Amino acid sequence: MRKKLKDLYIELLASYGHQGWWPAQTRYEVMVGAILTQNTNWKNVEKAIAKLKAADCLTPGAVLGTRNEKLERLIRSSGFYKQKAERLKSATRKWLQTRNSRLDTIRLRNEWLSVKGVGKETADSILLYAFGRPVFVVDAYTKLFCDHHCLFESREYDDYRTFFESNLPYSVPLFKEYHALIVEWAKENKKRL
DNA sequence: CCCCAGGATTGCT
DNA sequence: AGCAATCATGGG
Repeated sequence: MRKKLKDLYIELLASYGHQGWWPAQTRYEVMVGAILTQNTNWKNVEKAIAKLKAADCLTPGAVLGTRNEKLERLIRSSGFYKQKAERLKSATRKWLQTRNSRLDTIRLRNEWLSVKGVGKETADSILLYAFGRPVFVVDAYTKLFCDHHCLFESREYDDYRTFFESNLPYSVPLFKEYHALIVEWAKENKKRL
């Protein structure tokens, strides 16, 4: 199975090319994007991030110092803006506590899972793409991908995560690229699935 | 007009 | 444990 997962990765990379995730200028911007993209088209998130940046509001201090009303206005295009303004602040507080933390990955993951508004996928996206921790990010597309290739089946998020983590070389760049490629694969094939 | 997007929480059974 | 309702904008 290890070989098959790696072979599929090579095929995806050949088909779609290097995705270069996560697109952001700073690690904090990755975290912000991870919150804003929850159940939302990335295009709408880009608009919100551009507005935050234009308002000079894309740093932890600026976000925490901005009233929700204004924050909501800036991120409006990303949808669920009331919740997300609140979640942005909660996550930012955790960010300030953990951004230079030397906690092991399991403990760091639990720290993030304790934040209201941060579920497993969001936590793992932050861990992998902002902290560079070796965690495989699972989403609905990952499950479709496994099902389509008859790789693995479960309902539990962590079963899928463990499946990838234990059947691939333990490499952060690989995990980053693989998840991005699966998303790209799903978009290309969404009509046929 | 309906459906979906790089989800998470809450409440009910 | 599983499932539906809820949150909300912008595009197809």
